[in-house]
Amino acid sequence: MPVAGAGIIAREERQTVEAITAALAELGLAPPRPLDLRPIPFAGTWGAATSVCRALASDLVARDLDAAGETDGLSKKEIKRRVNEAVPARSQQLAEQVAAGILAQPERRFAAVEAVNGYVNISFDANAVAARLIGEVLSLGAGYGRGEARPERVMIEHSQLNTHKAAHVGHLRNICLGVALTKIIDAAGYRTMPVTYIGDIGMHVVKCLWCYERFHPGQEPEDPAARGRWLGEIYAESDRRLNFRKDVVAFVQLLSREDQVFVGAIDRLLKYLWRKNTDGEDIAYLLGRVIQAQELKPELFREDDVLPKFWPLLGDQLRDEVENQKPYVPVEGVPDPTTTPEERLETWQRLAADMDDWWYQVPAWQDEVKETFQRWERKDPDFVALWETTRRWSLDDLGRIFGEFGATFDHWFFESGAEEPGRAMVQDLLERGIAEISDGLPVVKIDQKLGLTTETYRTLPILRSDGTTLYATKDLALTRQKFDEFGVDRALWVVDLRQSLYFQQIKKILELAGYERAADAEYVGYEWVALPEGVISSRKGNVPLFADLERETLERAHAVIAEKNPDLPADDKERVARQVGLGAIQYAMLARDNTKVIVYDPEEALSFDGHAAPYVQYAHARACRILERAERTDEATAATLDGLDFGTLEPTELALLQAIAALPDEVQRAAAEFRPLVIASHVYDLAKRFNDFYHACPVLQSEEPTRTARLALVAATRRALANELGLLGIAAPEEM
RNA sequence: GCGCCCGUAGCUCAGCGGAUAGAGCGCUUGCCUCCGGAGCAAGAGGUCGCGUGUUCGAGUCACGCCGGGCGUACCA
Repeated sequence: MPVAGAGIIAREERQTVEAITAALAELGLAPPRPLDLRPIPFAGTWGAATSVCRALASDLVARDLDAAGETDGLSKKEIKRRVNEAVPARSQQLAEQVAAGILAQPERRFAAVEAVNGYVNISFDANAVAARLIGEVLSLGAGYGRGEARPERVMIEHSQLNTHKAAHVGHLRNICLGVALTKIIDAAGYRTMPVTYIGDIGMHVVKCLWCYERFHPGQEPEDPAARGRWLGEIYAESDRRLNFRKDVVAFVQLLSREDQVFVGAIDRLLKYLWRKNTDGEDIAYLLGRVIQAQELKPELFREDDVLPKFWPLLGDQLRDEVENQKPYVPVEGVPDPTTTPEERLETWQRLAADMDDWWYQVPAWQDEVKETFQRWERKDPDFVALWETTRRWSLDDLGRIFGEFGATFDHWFFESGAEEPGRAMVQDLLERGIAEISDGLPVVKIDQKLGLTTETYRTLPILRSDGTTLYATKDLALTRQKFDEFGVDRALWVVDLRQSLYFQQIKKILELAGYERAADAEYVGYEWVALPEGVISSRKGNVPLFADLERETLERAHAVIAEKNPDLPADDKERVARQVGLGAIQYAMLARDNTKVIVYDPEEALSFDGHAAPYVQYAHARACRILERAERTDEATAATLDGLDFGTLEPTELALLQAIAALPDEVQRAAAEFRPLVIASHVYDLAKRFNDFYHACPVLQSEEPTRTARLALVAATRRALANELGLLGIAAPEEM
């Protein structure tokens, strides 16, 4: 509960606090807590209200009852009931006394002082405050909303993307969040240091390069800009190949769970297989498991080709189910199926295409990947060279994506650079007895070291048993480096919420090792992005890639602009389409609280109506157009501010002014809570109020001096909208 | 088992212990000779998951349930 805000109305609020405090003192009272102030919640008012009389009234009532001896012998509950009965009237009475006291103060500084519902409502001189507010907005310009400079340096680690792998919508949330947080924390007055941490080594790289060497040796897209994305496709292919057996088994498992027709047809399948002379024991095992929806263990098959042989038969069955569909009947206690017969047939077909080839090769491929991993581990020169080349391809692509969202970094950390310091750190932890070897690998038993008896931080492995590094190995070293080498005061991790335990573990281990600065590392978690149909998973093959999303959104933005503003020159159309399209994506990622799962609905994201960035951008463009038509620059407007006269302010004007005035406080709150949502909500509210205003109040057609006053308000609004969109990393087009 | 997150309108979500809980989408009905209709106005739609506390006051804080999601020693 801020007593005085950070913006222009802070002065009004200070005066209000002083007046109330003085009036209370006259009555021999003091507020029990710091005086609470909030805007008067009625349309058509501009001022501050306090509920202090309600809090005081309950004390007074209780005291009076007690003094009058009326509480003797009553139960606690009954006393409370009596107090509650009397509080409303008493607080209103008190509020009236306070209001009268303020009005009696020699210097009458307020437009109105009223007692309503036990609140004291103090109205500002709206015309005067409006002129001061608009003056401040216009003179500060892009700096309106910024807080006072603070010496503290905050490092913000975000956008931890991988090379050799495509970015998807989940990464997008991280980028948008990181960019917005950096800008917001900067605007709050801190010195920011945005950094990223790129996963340029690890199993995904090995798999990608294995697949590249094995199936696409020497290949390379013509267009250099497409190489990074192409590499991502190679990785996806490696994943499909290496997981082929797992995918097949998972699919059969899924059928046994939710395809009742299939399970019911087992008998037929059994006869068929028997006629084909397939090994009886495997069949018995397979069918037995399927019919009871139990876990399949392919390694228990005596013959390796049971599933390939089984496959055509399975296809016949699935085709039959599609052709002769029966209406779905829910069964008590059986979960509804997550797939339709068509989808099941489609999956079967996709797997069938490679069954006879891939099924038999998977074990050999897996061995090859292990060999490839060894080449990385012993720094095989050819392999390292290939890694360096392809890494560059990916980094170029990442640079393009970062550029698109305005992500800039003061430093890039790489996993490849953190391995050695990490190993040294593990060695040190082992020598000091903080880490120990357990089951053949170095771990830190955190709870035990902290003397905790309830499991809290558990145990964290910090190096693999074969000596290769884990994420933890590297993060331990990296976190120290942030403070020791970069000298920051605080370090933020912007990372998926699912890793919250992990980051607590890292902090605790560093604290155990005596690095007190670990306490200044903070974790900003965010929930993941899901699709309307459910979880995003590479297994289900439903991962919406950033590249696809971007293309679809930009196409849609082009179409909308062509329809809404056909006269725009082609270059502007192109630019505005990018601003609107990317803005819509960014807003969708930011207008949800960090801890909430974003259900990403492509349909909704592509509609630019309603609660979305284009609505705000449109309000900005409208404001620009009004000012343009009035031929009024900000400088010209600033010259009109002396004696600015709105006459009697309309409710929509007051509402708009209040939203503009609130911006600096909103920035502080968003920064303190690490929540860009605060800004996203506020800027939408601001745009909405602007819409209300210009529909209710003519600007260009109104009479002087109202016309000049309203133009000044439009200028301030435009500035506030642009600044807030800027804090979110979203462009503010002047026309669209 | 233990821990973290979520539960507010049909759906997706806001809501800083305070006055009559708000948006968007969808639905119904109006509004372009009028600063750009990516807009505006009006209507319908709520046991704020349940319970017990704390408080003058609880959607908001605490505790306990219920429901869903995610973690929980060699993934990142």
